[in-house]
Amino acid sequence: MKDSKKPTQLKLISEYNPAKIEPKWQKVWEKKQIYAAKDFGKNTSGISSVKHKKFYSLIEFPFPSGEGLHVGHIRSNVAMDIISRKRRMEGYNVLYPIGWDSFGLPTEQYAIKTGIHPTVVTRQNTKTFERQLRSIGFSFDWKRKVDTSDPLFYRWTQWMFLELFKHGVAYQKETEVWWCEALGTVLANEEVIDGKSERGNFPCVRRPLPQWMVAITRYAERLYNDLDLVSYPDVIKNQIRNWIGKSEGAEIQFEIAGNNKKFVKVFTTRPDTLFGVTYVVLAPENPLVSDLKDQIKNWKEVHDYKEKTKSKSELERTGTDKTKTGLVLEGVFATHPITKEKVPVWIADYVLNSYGTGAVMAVPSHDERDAEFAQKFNLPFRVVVEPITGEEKPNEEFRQSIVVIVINKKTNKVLTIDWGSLGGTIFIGGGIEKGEDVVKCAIREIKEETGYINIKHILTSEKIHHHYFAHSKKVARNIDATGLFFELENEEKTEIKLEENEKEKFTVQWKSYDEAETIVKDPLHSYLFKKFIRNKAYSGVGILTNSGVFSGKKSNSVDSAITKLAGGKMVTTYKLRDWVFSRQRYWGEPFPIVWVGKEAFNAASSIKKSAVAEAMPKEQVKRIRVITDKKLIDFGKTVTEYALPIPPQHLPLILPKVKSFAPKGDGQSALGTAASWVHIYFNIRSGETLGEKDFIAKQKKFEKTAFRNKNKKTAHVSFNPNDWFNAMRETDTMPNWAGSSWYYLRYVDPLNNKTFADKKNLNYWTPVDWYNGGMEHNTLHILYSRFWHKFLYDIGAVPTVEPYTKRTSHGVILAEDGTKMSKSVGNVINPDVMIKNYGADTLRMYQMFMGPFDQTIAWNSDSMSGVRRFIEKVWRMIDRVSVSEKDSEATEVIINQSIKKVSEDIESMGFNTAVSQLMILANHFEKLESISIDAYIVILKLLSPFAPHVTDELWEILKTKKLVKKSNDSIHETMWPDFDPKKITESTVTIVIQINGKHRGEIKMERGSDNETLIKTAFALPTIIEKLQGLVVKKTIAVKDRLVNIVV
RNA sequence: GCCCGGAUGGCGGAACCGGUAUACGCGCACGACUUAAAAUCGUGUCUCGAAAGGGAUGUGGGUUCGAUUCCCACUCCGGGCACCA
Repeated sequence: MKDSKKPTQLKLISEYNPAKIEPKWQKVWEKKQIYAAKDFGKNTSGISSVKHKKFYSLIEFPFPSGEGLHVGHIRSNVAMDIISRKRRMEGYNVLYPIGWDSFGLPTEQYAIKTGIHPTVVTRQNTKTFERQLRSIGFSFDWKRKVDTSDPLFYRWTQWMFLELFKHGVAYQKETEVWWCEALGTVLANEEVIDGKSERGNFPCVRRPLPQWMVAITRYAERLYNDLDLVSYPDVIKNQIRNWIGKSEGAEIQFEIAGNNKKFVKVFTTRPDTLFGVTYVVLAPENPLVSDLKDQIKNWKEVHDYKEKTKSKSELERTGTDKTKTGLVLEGVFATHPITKEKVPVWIADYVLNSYGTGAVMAVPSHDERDAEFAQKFNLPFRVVVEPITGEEKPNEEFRQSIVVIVINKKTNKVLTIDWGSLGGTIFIGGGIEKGEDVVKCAIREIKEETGYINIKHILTSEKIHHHYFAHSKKVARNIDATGLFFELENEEKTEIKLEENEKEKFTVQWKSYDEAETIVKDPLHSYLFKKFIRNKAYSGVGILTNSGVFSGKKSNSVDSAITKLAGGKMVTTYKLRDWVFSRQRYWGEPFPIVWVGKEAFNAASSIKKSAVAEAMPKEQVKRIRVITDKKLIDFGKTVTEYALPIPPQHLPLILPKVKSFAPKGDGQSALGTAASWVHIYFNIRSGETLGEKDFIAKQKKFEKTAFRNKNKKTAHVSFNPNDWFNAMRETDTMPNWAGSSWYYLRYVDPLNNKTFADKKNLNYWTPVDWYNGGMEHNTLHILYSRFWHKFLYDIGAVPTVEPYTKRTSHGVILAEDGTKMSKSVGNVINPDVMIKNYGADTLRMYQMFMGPFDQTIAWNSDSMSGVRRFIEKVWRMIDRVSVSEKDSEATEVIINQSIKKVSEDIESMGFNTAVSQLMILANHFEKLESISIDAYIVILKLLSPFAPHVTDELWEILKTKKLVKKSNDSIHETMWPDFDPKKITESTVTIVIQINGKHRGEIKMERGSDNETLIKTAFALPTIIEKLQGLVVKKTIAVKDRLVNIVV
């Protein structure tokens, strides 16, 4: 480097130069294959039958974008690399693989723009990615690299789809799907946010299209319940549960009056409120609405509303306006299944057709939404649940009482009484006297407590069962309270006559509604305020009333009984919808499916045993398609087509070459433009496909041969014209989620060409022990993948119920300005630059040190220098390593503490504190004149997962200096250090002396000294004696090995 | 609206099960080395105060000998879901 005139020092090592040592070690590791995972399941020849303990650590495989890696992408990789390296040092056989999730829109859009084939783009991008990832020194087993767009990989994705198809899990459905004009494709619900595409933020509309669907909802229950089997953080489990949206309730039918064949089937989570139903509401799309067309007197309006809903659904998510709209179906009534009362039937777009049964029973008194709707349309309320407020206490005294809310309409204020310490601010309340009715009682109480006499009674509430403690009387009470709502007519008052002891205990105040709402804390009073003033429905539990035989029962105890009486059944419903599995894109896995006419389908179905028959589902899969090819005479007509499988022996079905990768524009992908690929001949027995030319050639050849062989007995025909039919290939491709749903299975046996992975390998390696990835993938990707895995489990293809034993997530790294890194803003931190300036080891460590792993955090290049300094400190330290040095107690303690802390922190992903502990250890060593070889080895080993290059270099130096014996091993092949639990604490401890909890002195004591000794020593301390002068010691608390607190 | 999570120096953050708040790093200041600078090393660095001592972990209350930690209410920030019956 620089010329130095300094006298030559006796330097044992040169300057730290990561640019030199990092590539060197990367090459050594690759050559020696020290990170190669060993398939003991399959290849037992190597190390006999030793059942090696395995560890499968997984990161989400990257999408190789054209922009290359940015530092945020590798946070997860570094973390799992550290864990993987530690596991290896603990003796595990570790599988830490990498691959490319290479199908997807950005590559395709780049291809559309440039005309370069996505395969070529992908090859270029993966090359960059691989170079970048290698330069960071990850301990990936590169030999197991997978690539979802490689036919050798997607062959198995197609195979799995065939299984989904065969088992009836994949089906066709004409669905209103999100159509994105700008992208020319259908998007999954999850890919559309507020009516805009997740990728690109383009507007999307609803449009009906026949689609491949995957019945993930069949697995909803298991996806929900099996979360108990895995170790994901509660945050993630919560999110997943939330997404699946399980709710238990009842399905109850309301017969259409005068039409005993038609029913409104509703789903409710509150069957206990059945007697409170005053109307029912259907989703506008509910088929029953059209069914009842003849009966509906205002059909035109109803039809208009239906249409409006359809167009509204395009905007509904963007609109913040959620005021309820709806329309009564005139002439239609539904019969209450128990009371036989006839209730009106409405349609409203707040009822979703896709959830539950697409219809609700409305209980305005006990449901917020129903209340809002009923208020707007003036529909009746019927109270069937009497609320319970407060908490039940033992030995309650029963009373009947009232609560009165009086408002002044002129001032918009409400009358309150402040009882001060006796019970805070409440409304007017009191006990009912013998023979008194509630209204009279209320009038009396108002007069007694406030003097007002001209008041008008407006409303009376249901009974409320309230539990409270009467502080004035020192008794627990259980009261049946009735709420009364009054308006003040004028301010005229009489004199308040109070008993002596009641005077000046309270003050009467008029408060604004908002003020009253916050200061009235009593649950009974607050409930009545919400009811009378805010018109809130009571949706809690309580005592049933007006509910026939169920009256008087606790509302949450009768769900099944009431459902049974109504002839309904208890059901579980989920928010989760089936997975839209079609994409109208080029750059995805082609479906191994052809579409044929009825004749071909029937012919195929009639064959019992054949390749095609074996891959066929029990239920036929068909679609109705509009002919969109203008060249065809039947343009615009609809045809019914049937799906036939291309059996597994013909896989992979390779993506054909096309001229342009842009979607065809009519809803078909670019594949639709490859006419000779799309329109083919299909053998309904073998599943062979032939293009027109080939087919004709084959036909001719057959005719010739048949003619020649006409007179021979051996006329064996390999070509049966009856088996060949015109067919059209599926032009949709699979979504990006398909490959990523199962890629982790391929890593265990990536080169297998007989099956997606050998059973033995699966048995040995799966499930994944630890999977770390982005928060954004915790719902969708994890859900899809778990579903896919469970399906494979059901067909006996994988040995475990769940794919991932443990899942964790890292926080996003933001740019230095605290915003998201983006190429367009130009705030992207490129790892290549960081490696050049600081070295990969520093980059890795800084990523771990910068803050809590699971937290979003902004990049700060300045802070990186601290990490670099630390590495250099450890580097230079080797000069002071000595074989003769013996560790002091303090050094021993800090070493053992560090082993413990670093080991535990890696496990809990507390990487920032692990690094900080390494720094503490290095700072300690820095103060020593010489460092024992054992101590130095410990810091190198602890550091090695974080900074693998520099530690291997230093390890090699130790070897050349003959300070360590084994000469062939990399430090990464050595054993992880253990700590001695006896040596993690020093023999003396500092005891803090406090007076009234304030730090007033310290004493050094033998560890484990008993409390008595501690106190004695503390009181003997001169400063303490001085401070305690003239004070009386009330109490002394001693905590072993920690403190003495003297209370005065 | 509902469900999670969070708030600590100038900055990123640490603190076990309630027991010395501010570890570690950045930055800053001063010093050593140097003709000088960089690098490196050392010292200091919550705040008021000369000191004794007081005050600080978003705000207000509570429990406790003792609270960043537990409880209640509130404010703000982040994430997820969102007319889910």
